[in-house]
Amino acid sequence: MGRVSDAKVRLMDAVLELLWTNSYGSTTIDQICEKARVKKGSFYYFFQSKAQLAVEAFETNWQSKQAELDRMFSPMVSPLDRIRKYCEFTYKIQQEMKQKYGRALGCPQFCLGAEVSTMEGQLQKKIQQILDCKRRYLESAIRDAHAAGLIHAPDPAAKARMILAYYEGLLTQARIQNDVEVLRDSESGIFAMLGVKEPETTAA
Amino acid sequence: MGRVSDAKVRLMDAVLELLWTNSYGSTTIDQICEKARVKKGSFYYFFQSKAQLAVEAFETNWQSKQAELDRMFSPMVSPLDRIRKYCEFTYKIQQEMKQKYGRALGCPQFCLGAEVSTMEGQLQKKIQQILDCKRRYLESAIRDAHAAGLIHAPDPAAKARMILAYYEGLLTQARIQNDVEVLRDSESGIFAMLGVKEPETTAA
DNA sequence: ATAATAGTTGACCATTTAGTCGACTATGCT
DNA sequence: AGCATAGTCGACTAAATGGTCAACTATTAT
Repeated sequence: MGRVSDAKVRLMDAVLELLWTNSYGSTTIDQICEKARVKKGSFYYFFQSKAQLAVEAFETNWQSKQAELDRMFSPMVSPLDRIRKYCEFTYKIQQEMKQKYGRALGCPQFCLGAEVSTMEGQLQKKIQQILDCKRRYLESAIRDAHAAGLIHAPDPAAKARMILAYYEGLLTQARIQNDVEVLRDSESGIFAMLGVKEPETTAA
Repeated sequence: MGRVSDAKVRLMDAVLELLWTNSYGSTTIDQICEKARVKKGSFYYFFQSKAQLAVEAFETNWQSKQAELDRMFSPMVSPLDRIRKYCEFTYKIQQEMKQKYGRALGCPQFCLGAEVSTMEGQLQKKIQQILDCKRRYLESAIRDAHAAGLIHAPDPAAKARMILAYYEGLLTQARIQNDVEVLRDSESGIFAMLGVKEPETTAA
């Protein structure tokens, strides 16, 4: 019973957008409220702080993202195709964001993680957790690729860490240079790191 | 004539430390002044804003850093040894910072670059510039290694970009996970990316 | 219908923050 | 010595920011 509202999800949407297009430190509660068209009183009705809102927003966002990733990294898909699809997917998103905001934005978790990592709190934990999930998707694909004899990767966990470092680094470069095209070579870069034999001319 | 002072360098030292151990957004002018033991009036005597201080601080810091890098990347040193030395050097610094601050801090330029990149200003430009310099050190070493037949890298610029993405990604992972040991494999990772033949058991 | 409840609002307060200014002080130069 | 000048200081303002609250409103279950 009582009143119903979508103010909570509006706040979560707003904070995600602001954090991605700007930064944690430069995003104020007033800004979030304005973008969400919610008064500050309502903000504090739902959340205790900016940090807590960010945690819940990233958690909820990750839930839906995870569903997409589960599809993309399905064991029904050839291991290397999973990675290929993921690269294409990310590239497309970055292009869309560039289109929408005029800026390459990189990875929200990685950028935010770097920014808030020395603050020590729930937010940092949540971000570490999400990044670790991402690594596990990669790791599983690499393990399967190894098992299928497509690549030689006796330590899939290490390879996954290495590739994630490269990939997140590349995304961050794209953000810093405001240039999505940096990501053009991500697939071939990853495949080179995996030791995939042919560069595959993708069906001339 | 007139009074002399090292307040300006104290301010630059202070801001570098604060930006590295915290973030741009969470660092206030009051904080900088307190750490530098300088009153705000004096701050504005030397600098117009936090951003301008940061630009000058990074510029000055880069000058001295460049001298070190010139030695490390001297053409007198074997190309692959340059990279090896650089990895060791970075690892050592990260360890010292962890010792000193209790935190792995990663690369100040890369972290700050990711944070301020959407603000569009002098600071972002300066950081892009410094990161580009770093890439050129790598590129030159890779080109020399290729010429010496140590590796196969017909496009040293592309390889350098790729390796820098990986290396900065790794440093940022170290910061996010607060774990310097992430960098343990940086050398072997880079050498693998360069296609160096033997992993070299470094003198059993 | 109405009572209980979930959500909204705007006015308000305290603190932090950026930024200014004029008076002051120490130092090098002649 | 004493003047010009580089640098210091503290007190100040205005604005931004985080956070609170009591009164209000819409919905829903009975």
